Amino acid sequence: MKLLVVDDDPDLLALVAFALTNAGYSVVKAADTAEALAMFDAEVPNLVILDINLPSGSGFDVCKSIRARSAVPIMMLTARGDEEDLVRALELGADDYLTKPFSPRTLLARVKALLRRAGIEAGDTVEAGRVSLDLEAHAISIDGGPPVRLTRLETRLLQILVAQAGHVVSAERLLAHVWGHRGSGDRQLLKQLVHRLRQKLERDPGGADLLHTESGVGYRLKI
Amino acid sequence: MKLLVVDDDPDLLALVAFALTNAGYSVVKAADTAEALAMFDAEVPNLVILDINLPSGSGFDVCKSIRARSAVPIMMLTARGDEEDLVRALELGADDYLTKPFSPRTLLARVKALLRRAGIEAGDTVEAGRVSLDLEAHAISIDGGPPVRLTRLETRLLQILVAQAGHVVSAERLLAHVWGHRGSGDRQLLKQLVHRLRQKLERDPGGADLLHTESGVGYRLKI
DNA sequence: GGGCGCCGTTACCGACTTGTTACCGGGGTG
DNA sequence: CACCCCGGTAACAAGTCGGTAACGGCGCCC
Repeated sequence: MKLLVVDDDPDLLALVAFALTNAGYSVVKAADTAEALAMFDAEVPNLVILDINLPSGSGFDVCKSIRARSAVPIMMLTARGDEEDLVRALELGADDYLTKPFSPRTLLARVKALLRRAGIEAGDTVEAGRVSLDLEAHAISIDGGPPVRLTRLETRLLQILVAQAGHVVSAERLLAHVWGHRGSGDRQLLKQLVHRLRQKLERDPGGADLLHTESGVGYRLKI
Repeated sequence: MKLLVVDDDPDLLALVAFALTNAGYSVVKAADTAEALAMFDAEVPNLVILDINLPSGSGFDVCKSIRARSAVPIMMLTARGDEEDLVRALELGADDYLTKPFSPRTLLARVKALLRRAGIEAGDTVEAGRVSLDLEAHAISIDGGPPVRLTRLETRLLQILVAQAGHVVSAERLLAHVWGHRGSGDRQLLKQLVHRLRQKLERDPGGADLLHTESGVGYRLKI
């Protein structure tokens, strides 16, 4: 689990990095806008912690740039009183925020919650209802049956569906999670992927036993 | 998603309630300490918005009382400059705060963020009287009967009608909420939508059991 | 180099959704 | 009474959405 922390204050950066490292996360640091984007591309972190007040161009630009190319969870750090900035950040696609000063305990709790919500589990297998998904082996087993081999994309799709099992996941979110947000015309990609997945998983052809379509919304993994 | 708003200023209370209702939340109001606690127990809201300056005993007591019996997210409203009050509120277990004056946009963004952070996914189900509306699955169930699938627009229409169940909602508001724009020439859209909805929901043809027309005003969902 | 799996792309079909136009009927008003 | 506004109903057309099939490029491994 790799986290990118962006802050221009070296002390705070070190503190945050220390707390996260101690909790077992792998941490990448950046001190300004340019470095943040470079690091993001180079390291592809699972979550970004971003100070809203960066010297060289504000944190907004970083947030927007990252959001433009990925659906990775973003947590903003703000000073008390920056409420307007905060709203802008949330509307730009940030997922959560933390008001300085904060305790390491709070930080960790939020990071964990955010990762869980995004369906990014630390473990190598996720389970929900009838299915057990092995993220490492790229395999899924249904009702304790024999494991079925999955492709990379199929695994990514199921990862979020299993994490949100029983709840509808919007097509946009699936697209963002599996492909990383390209043009939104790629509904077809999702259609194909779901279709191929169904052929693998559903023995009853046609009957969408597991992968349920919520028309006009998205897909849902039946519990 | 049910929110409890507590404020002694009737204007501000109405404003906040209106903004939230329009965003699709179901809103319960209270004007003083006693009412707030009674409402909290009776309605069990998913989030509480609480003015720090209440006449009969301060908002602190309400905050503490609520915190003593529930982990529901609490957002405090404060006047600018009440820094100590703010700190006290946060120490008492409030989860976020908002400094007056604030824009509806800010309010909404913060409420959304707070709900998300609390892991309460926006759009579970809304209930009122005989109906239970599943915003996630785009379905409605009447008198505990089998769920009826809804289209996107139908869901949006019912969302606000259910949130305002028992009260008339003006045609303008419905138009604004469902389509969100344009001049008032689009009455026909609303007529059609209501008609299609009635055909789906009312087994008794003609008898407007659920969707009641308030002539010259708008529509009302019967409780 | 040839098979094979993965996956992006195009095409087509049927079903549903939604906007639009037209018509009907009632109630109030000049 | 004629008229008109309002709400309900019907029918149509365009657009969208989801499912399925088929093709072909690409990388990989024998």
